[in-house]
Amino acid sequence: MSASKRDILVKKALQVFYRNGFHATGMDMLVTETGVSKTSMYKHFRTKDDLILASLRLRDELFRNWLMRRMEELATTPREQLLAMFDALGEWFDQEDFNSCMFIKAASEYPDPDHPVRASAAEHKRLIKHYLVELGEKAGVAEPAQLARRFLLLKEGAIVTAHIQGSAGVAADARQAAQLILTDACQD
Amino acid sequence: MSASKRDILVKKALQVFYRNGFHATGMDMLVTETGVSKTSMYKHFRTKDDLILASLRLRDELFRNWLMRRMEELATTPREQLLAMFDALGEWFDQEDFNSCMFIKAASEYPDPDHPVRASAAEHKRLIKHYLVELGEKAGVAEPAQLARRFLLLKEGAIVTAHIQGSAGVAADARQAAQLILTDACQD
DNA sequence: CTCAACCTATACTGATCGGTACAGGTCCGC
DNA sequence: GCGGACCTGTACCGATCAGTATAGGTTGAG
Repeated sequence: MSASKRDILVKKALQVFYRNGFHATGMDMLVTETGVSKTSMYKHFRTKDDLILASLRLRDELFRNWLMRRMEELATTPREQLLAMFDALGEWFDQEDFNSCMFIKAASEYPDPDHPVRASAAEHKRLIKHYLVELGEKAGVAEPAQLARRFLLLKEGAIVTAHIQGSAGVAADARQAAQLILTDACQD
Repeated sequence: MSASKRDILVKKALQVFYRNGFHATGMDMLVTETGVSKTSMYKHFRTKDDLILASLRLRDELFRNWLMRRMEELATTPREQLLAMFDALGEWFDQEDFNSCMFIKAASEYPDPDHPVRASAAEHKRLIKHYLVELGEKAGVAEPAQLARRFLLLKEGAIVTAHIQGSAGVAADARQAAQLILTDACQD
C-alpha cells in the first residue's frame, strides 16, 4: 500500500486540475484538497509540472480506456462502433463534471509548443486517432486514415462546442455529420 | 487622441493574453509589454477581468471581421464562400503567431460557466454561427441552421487539431468533410 | 495663468506563488 | 529494539500576484 498515497495524490490532483485549471491551482490548494502533505508531494514529484504530467498520463489512460470500452459496448460492428463514439461523447457531455477535454485545456494554458504538457496532449490525440484508424481498417473503408482524421475533427469540435455553447444536441449533430462521412468513405 | 492610450493598452493586452494565457499574464508584465503605467490601466479598467473582457471584445470584432472579409474575398457564391471558411482558417493556422482560438483558451481557463469570460466566448461562437446560417440561407440549403452547426463542429475541431497536432493538412481535411456535408445539405 | 484631464514613476499592501527546511510521528522487516 | 521508508505539520524562502497610494509631469481649453 506504499503506492497508495501517491496514487491518491495523482488521482485527486487530476480532478482538481481538470476542474480548476493548471495555473489557477496552487500547491497549497492541492494540499487542502488531497489531504497529502506538501512534503510528501515533493517527495514523489520534483516540481508542479511533474505532477501535472503524471495527472495527464493518468487522464489519458482513464479517458481512452473509457471511450474505447464504451464504443465497444454500444455497438457490435466496426462501422457502428465508429459512430458510437459520438453516443459515448454525448454521455460524457451530459455528465455534471464535464469540463471540456483536459488536453485541450492543458494545451491552451501552455503556449510553448515544446513544453512536455503539449507533447502529452499531442500523444493523447494521436493514440485516439490510431484507434480510429484501426477501427476503420476493420470496417473495410478505403482510406481509414482519412476517415479517422475527419472523425477527430468532429470529435474535437463537439467537445469544444459542448463546453462553450452547452451540450444540447451537439453529440447528435456530430453523429449525423459522421454518418455522412462514413457513408462516403464506404463508397470509394 | 485621449482614447489612444486606452486603445493601445487593449490592443497590446489582447496580444499578450493570446500568446501567454490569462492567469499566466500578470499586470506587471502588461506594464512592461504595453508601456502603459499600472496607474493608467486601473484608471481605465477597475480590475484585470475588465481588461480581459475588453480584450475579448476587441478580439471578437477583429477576428470575425477578418474571417468574414476573407471568406468573401476568396469566393463569390454563398456556397463557395461557406467552403472558403476552411481556406481562410488554413491561412490563419499557418501564421506564425497562430495559437488556437482565444475564446477556446479563455473558456478553458475560466471553469465557472457563469463567468463573463464564458459568456463572451459563447457570444463569439454564436455570432459566427449566425453568419453561417445567413450564408446557408443565401445558398438556398434546406436546413441552414443544421448546416451551420455542422460547419462549426469542423471549424472548432480544425482549430484545436491544428493547435495540438500541427496545422499540416488540417484545413484541407476539414474542407473536404465540409464539402460532403454541403453536398448533402443541397440534396435534401 | 489656471484648472482639469490624463499621463508617468515609484513604492507599497496583504495574499499567494512554487519550493524547501526541519522536526517528529508511524509502521514494518530484521 | 532499531533503522529505514514514508508520512505529517509548520514555518519559512524570495518572487510574484492584483490592486492602491502618493506625488508630480504634460497638455490643451477657458
